[in-house]
Amino acid sequence: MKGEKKTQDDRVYEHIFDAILEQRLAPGTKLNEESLGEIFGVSRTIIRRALARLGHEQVVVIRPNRGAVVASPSIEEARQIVFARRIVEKAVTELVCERAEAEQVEQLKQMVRDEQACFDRGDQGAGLRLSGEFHLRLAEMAKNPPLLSFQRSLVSLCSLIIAQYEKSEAKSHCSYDEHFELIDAFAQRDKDKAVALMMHHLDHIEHKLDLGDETDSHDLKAIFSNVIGHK
Amino acid sequence: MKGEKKTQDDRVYEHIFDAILEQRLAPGTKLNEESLGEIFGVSRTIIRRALARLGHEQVVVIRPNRGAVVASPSIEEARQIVFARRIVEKAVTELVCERAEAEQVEQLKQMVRDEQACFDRGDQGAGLRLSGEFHLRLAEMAKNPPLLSFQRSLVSLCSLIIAQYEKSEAKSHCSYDEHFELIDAFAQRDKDKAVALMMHHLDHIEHKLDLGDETDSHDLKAIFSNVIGHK
DNA sequence: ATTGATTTAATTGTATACAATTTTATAATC
DNA sequence: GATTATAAAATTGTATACAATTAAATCAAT
Repeated sequence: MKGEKKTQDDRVYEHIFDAILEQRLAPGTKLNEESLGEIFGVSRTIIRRALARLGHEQVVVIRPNRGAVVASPSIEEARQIVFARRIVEKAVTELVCERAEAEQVEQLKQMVRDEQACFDRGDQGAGLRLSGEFHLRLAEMAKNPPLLSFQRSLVSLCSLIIAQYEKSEAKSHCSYDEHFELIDAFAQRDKDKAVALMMHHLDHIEHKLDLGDETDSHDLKAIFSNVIGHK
Repeated sequence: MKGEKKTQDDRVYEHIFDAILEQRLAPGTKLNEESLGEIFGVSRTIIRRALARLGHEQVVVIRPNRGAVVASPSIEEARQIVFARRIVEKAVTELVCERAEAEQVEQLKQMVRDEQACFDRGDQGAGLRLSGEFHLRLAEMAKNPPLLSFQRSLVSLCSLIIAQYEKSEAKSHCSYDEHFELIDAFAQRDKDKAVALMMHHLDHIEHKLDLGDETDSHDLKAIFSNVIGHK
């Protein structure tokens, strides 16, 4: 849309960001600077900038002297991220109700139709990405750049959380029907209804997750708490 | 507190961040990479990383091929920033009410006493910084890293907004008394009272600003709207 | 076979060199 | 004198070289 020329590190950033939204990049994956440089045909300088940006969005964890890895939020962190997202989505939903124009509503509908088409044809990756982009588009429509920037971080982090904690039996379920309901509420400018729908939407996402117990997958004591004595 | 060793770009970042909180760096100031490199005794590589981080927090605007400048939010942007901050501060306030321990409350009181001492001795810069750090400390106490990261961005942006739009007659007024009241509400774990106080606190900050009209200082037509004919 | 120490390789951190671009200064034209 | 064109200087963008650090591989000892 905008006539801004993308810099090279933007390009790299977007590719990695998309790969995370599409769950092609699993949590914990090591992001080697030289390998990425070869893949994208640029020097480490550019890769480093892109990784630093992802690092600031907390989607990538930068460990000094030990390189970057795709974040793998703990259960505690996952709860904090979802909590933050509730706050942002509530504000965004209210703003969208106030501001949404007919043309934009139609554009949203088209996005969700595309999302539906992806899932129908079995392209889950693209479907997941469009689902995330739907929420980012809402934040754009809220016309609040700081909120949008924060939402970018939260949406990609949620994608990682889903990749890590989605219950196997919930994997087929998709969310585009709830997106359509939301759009109707926007069109009616029904703020209360839209916020309620959005909260339910996040509830559904959260309930598909296995955030039940506190077991940290690196806490050996907790993992082997079933081993009672020394026999 | 934590035993993490700071990297060089962290050091540069913090110095610039503090200078903005203390209003020693005015909105619009050009941030020349080589000059900063000489000042901090590091190469442009390090400076660039620090500027990129500030850029992601939107405190600094990075214009491709044209370098970095300290952000100078328009009135419209200022409104969006304050709006976002209300949302975050509300959530933070509620979390602090739930979580605040006696020891932390005492620590907060000490911070505000320090803030008061700065203003009393006429060190407005340090006072402003401590005022901002008070709000950052609250976000830390909320134990939600994504919210804290967002708050960092919003607090520094608000500092720039105040630097740009504070009414000259309001400059003497300080906010530490309201900080003390907030702390009392935290100690009583009175969520409703604390949120109300925080919103009033932000109201006061906002009312000290000259965000009255929409005049964009770069919109020449608006600026010279008083010139009627061609005479 | 496991553990521990030592060496080697791989990876990240930083400075610097050079290319691309923008800004400033100078000259030319009307 | 103001405006445009050209040249010089300054600044940013990117790649690369080398240093510092971490990860791995090898070997020795138990």
